[in-house]
Amino acid sequence: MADNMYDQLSRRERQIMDIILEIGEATAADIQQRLPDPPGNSSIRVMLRILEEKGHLTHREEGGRYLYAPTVEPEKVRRFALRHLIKTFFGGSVPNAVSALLSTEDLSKDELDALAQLIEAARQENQENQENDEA
Amino acid sequence: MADNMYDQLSRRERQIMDIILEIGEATAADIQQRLPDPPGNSSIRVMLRILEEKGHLTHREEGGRYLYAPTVEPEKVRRFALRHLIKTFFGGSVPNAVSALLSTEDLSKDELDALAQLIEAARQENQENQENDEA
DNA sequence: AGGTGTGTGCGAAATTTTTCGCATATGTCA
DNA sequence: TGACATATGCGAAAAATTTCGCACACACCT
Repeated sequence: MADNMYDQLSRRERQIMDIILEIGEATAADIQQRLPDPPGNSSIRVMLRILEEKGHLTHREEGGRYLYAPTVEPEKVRRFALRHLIKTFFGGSVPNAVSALLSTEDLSKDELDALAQLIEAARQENQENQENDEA
Repeated sequence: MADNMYDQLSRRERQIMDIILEIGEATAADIQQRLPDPPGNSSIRVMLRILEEKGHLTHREEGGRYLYAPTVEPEKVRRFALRHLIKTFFGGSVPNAVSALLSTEDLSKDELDALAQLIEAARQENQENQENDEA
């Protein structure tokens, strides 16, 4: 099990964090709109306050309403999420995961090109490290 | 929000499903061992029974103990999980996700080679589809 | 300024989740 | 077979999550 903060979140909290992570910043109303089986607006605000108390969100005020944003660096959350996913669903194998990715999502030519480049770059770097290790 | 079944699970349920998904089949004891802040064994069995009632798990008996396994095709769960992750954390961009993957995980040369091949294969296929579309 | 719509916070209630103890069954081994 | 360790299911309690209604503040528009 990862020590991912997501592990500590309740169902609703997680759903809400997902939404905020996805759109970056959100009001209670935004969230209500996107939540499955949305509860009353009041309930959502409570959740938001709780998440803020727990340290996962901050808010700023704008025109009298609260805009909530994640406090954790998205970077970090992403890494955790990726690692957890790969571990849990793909036996820890990155190639397996990528393989599933490729067969599930319909990628455009441009996207495929981008991927090819990424891999190429990683190979370069890999090689350099190799050499350093030997030295 | 995805209509991923994971959305419906409570915190503990999710943790337990994660473990079972990861190791394929598990007894209450197995799970207890891997759960963070593990509760009593009895509690876990209740959870397992609940998850079974909800249709997410099945069990078979072996030597008097229950081995639980997921009912959903791992295939399907994986796809959902991947899609959800990419949507939530990477703005829906596969290349972004792969990029994070490459910079996070330390991949071996073999793995990189495997990835390169995967991409190449996908490009081939992409091209063929392209031609079909034009025809 | 007055009225309206949309916020917010608080406190309490309803529901769900999570946990456990206990009685009982089953497999193991001397 | 008898003792023991380990399972299971049930029922109920404890803890948490989740929801809501209400009173009040603020921006906006006429």
